[in-house]
Amino acid sequence: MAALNILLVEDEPRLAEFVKKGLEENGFKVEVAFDGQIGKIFALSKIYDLMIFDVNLPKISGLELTKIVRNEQIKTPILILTAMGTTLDKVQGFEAGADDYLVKPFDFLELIARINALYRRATEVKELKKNLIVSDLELDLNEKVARREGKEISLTSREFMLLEFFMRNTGKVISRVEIAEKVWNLNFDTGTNTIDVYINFLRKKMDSKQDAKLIHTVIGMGYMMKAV
Amino acid sequence: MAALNILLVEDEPRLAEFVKKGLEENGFKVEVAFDGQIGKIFALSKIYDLMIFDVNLPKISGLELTKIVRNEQIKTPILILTAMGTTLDKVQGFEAGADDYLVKPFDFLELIARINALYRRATEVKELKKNLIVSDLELDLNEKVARREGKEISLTSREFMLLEFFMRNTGKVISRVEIAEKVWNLNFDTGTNTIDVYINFLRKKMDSKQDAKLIHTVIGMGYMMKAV
DNA sequence: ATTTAATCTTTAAATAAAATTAAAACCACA
DNA sequence: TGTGGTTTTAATTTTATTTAAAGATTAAAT
Repeated sequence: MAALNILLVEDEPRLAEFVKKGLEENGFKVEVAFDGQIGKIFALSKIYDLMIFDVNLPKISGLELTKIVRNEQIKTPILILTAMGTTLDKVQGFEAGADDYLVKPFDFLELIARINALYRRATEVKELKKNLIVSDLELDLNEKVARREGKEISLTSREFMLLEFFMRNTGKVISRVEIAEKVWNLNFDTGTNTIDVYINFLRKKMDSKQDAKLIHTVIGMGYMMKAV
Repeated sequence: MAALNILLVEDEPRLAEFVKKGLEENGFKVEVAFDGQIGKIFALSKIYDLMIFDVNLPKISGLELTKIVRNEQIKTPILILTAMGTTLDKVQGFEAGADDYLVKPFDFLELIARINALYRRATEVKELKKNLIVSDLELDLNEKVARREGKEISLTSREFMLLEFFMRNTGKVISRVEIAEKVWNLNFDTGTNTIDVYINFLRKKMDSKQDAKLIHTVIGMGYMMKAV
């Protein structure tokens, strides 16, 4: 495939040079415009495969530029670079017609990943994940269901995450604090018993009818998944 | 392999001669037309493997010519030559139906590279287009229609892309984020429920009248295509 | 063995989130 | 300027999550 042509509109010379070099090393062809005015001329006069606009640009801002380009019915993917801390840009960028945005300072590999993502289309096939197995319990990461003795058990998303956490840590005692952090993304104690309730939900679904329990209570410490 | 037949429509005699010679040295057979009118006659009367049109041509422009050719259902790859600095106000080469473009002045080796890439792509595409089948649902990638129990279902392009993505990932739960990325090419949340609405469109067309549903909701996680 | 306090489990109701749907608004194209 | 395609809005329905409170169990002390 021919190299992708990229237009980069960025006024900060060091950043522009850094991005240009990096992209060229990855097989892209890059043209740089140093302000919005020149960026506009380039964007409207040549066909690119991708355009990258900084938000803060002399003369014409990246958002305005995006609008101008879209107004001309040019549908080339546009990636917006925003400075750290401006949360509103994301929505504005989308409304202006951007396809993706990146917050400065950004990791160069992430830029590459996003560029590739913009070109990845629906025809791609996802890879199959390998299922987790503990004794006669299987967690199907593709279909998002559990099976015990081959019998299907449907789980809510929270139950699924909790069970996945247990199965990935079989044989280890897991504290409520760890569960709160990893499954609920909470770094403080809510003072409620949500976790206990969910342990109970899981037990009802995958342990209560079985002789060999897999989730074990370790009083004062937490819980542990283990095949007897 | 027989030499590829190329139609070159270019009014500038020196450039035309230069390209013709160069291509012939690389094993291609080249016919030249010096204006859009003659180019049109050639393009519609003979089968080529590739066509190269300059944008600025007497009588009929390269973009118009592209549209004419595509209108006749001729799918031969078309490469557009544009001069540096010309503003392509509203019409974009790709929208007219071109497959690639090159900005003048161009490197001859790049022309060769693009020709090879285009031809490879064109032939690959023909081989790749095997229909997708899930249970009694068939997606015809050539005719761009779906069939359920042999009965034809017409789809809009967005519906088609969405269904294709599902069928290529049968048996896997697909999140809304993945759908947004792969089908809409959006890497951030728009805050709307467009995807849900499109799922509904698809279901109405290919699932609602059937007993055996193929698109399943996995609450809190996404959707999955699966034959019960 | 019994008591006690701490810890864990269960239940049901309240709250919140997610999914569905119809209809309206929007947009590009002919 | 109408038409079909696309996107957004908003009301409804369904489902999930959280909470609080009561009930049960456990480990240690007597």
